[in-house]
Amino acid sequence: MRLVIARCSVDYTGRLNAHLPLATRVLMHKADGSLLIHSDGGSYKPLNWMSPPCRLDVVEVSAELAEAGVTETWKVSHAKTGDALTVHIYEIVHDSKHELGIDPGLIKDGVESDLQRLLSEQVDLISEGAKLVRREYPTAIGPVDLLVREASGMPIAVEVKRRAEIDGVEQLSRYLDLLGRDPLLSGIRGVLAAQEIKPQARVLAEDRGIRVLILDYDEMKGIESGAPRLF
Amino acid sequence: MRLVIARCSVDYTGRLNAHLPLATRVLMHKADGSLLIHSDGGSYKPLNWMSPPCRLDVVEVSAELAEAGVTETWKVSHAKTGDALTVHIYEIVHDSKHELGIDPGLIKDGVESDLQRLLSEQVDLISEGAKLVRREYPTAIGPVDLLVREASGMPIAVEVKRRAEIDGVEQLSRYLDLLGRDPLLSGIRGVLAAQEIKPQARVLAEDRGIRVLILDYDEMKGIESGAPRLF
DNA sequence: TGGTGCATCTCGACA
DNA sequence: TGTCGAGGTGCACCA
Repeated sequence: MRLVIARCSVDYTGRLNAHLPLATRVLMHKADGSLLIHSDGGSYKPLNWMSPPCRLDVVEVSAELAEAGVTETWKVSHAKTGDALTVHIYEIVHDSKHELGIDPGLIKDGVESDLQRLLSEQVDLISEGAKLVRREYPTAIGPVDLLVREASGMPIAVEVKRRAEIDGVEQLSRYLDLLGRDPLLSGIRGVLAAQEIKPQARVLAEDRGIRVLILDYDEMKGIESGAPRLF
Repeated sequence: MRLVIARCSVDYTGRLNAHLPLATRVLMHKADGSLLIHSDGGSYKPLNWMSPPCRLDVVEVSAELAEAGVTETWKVSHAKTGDALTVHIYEIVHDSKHELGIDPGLIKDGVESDLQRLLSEQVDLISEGAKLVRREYPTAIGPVDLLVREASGMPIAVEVKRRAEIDGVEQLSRYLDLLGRDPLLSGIRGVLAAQEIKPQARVLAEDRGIRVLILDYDEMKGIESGAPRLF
């Protein structure tokens, strides 16, 4: 990992052509050859970048550019696609190298698929005595997260979200509309299950007769592990 | 812009929960308060991050964590959504601050819309004596980039791409299929216009009777400016 | 290895 | 301001 702060201009050519005028930026050159060019704002997307596999070469500065003040020119190229990034450096403000090693990587937890799996194993949370028909129940507009039947036999479509917002309600409404036309599922009702629900989404759901179920992920995980959580 | 290289562990809670085990990483703290956590590989997406608007607070290290070797704890929180990033720092390897100023930003050039506009002004490139019917000609599955009529009156649908690939051919095929049913456009033919075309796309296009037109963006821009390019 | 769909998507255009 | 669609999307999952 090499970190450089430099006054530079950048040109990209590939799927499109793009240019960054002269300014001071961060150049992050990673061990895999990739290069990220960041400014002091914006979100995580760099102003410009080259993804691996690629290679960085320091090329000779043309007389004309040297005249204009360029001290170094980097060329980062992607062998396969032919995409190329050219960085003209006018001044290096900072330059450091660091050994980072291989990262153990991100552990994601509590994503929708986890919640869905846990809830499919604990359908009693939806309705006492309910039975799972299936996960990812297919419809013409995509699969419904869970289809279950209450003890009474009434079908329920369940939409699972980490955080339920308006679009989750809309999504479930479309499923219910479609599934309700199936004679085997007539009278189907909806449950929106989520760890959190935005107030607007709750209002809309209730207005449409959709029940809201708040899930306690930690508790559900505790049940999964076969014992109540002790801490 | 503050750049820190540190051995750290990170926890994110928000739309989901995520954890990064102890390892050496780059912490990029931008002037707008945002924080990016990068490893020495992968593409431009950080392992973890917090987007602005947010604030970074250095909070007290609990006795337990201090015991475990934590020297500093950062809490980056998004006021509105409640998302939070907690960084436990065990060792700082590098720490530097830099004034970058406001970036002039990226200038994109040669994107599809530019090509489309230029070609709509130079329809002779498609067929000598052709006339533009309209740009973004609407159909049920979306607008066709250009609809023109040859000198003979025969209609032509044009799909413009910076770099034409298989899906561009498929897209144009669907338009042709649909437009051909309109009696006013019967016999319509297709032209795929692009700066570059992948060999597979060329083969598929020609197999379907779609003509391929290679565009010289610089030349087209030269014509636009009213004079041939001198350099 | 290519195809598909999701994302803590990001980002710009437009109503 | 919210919504919609594209992206040099990245990324995981799956055939």
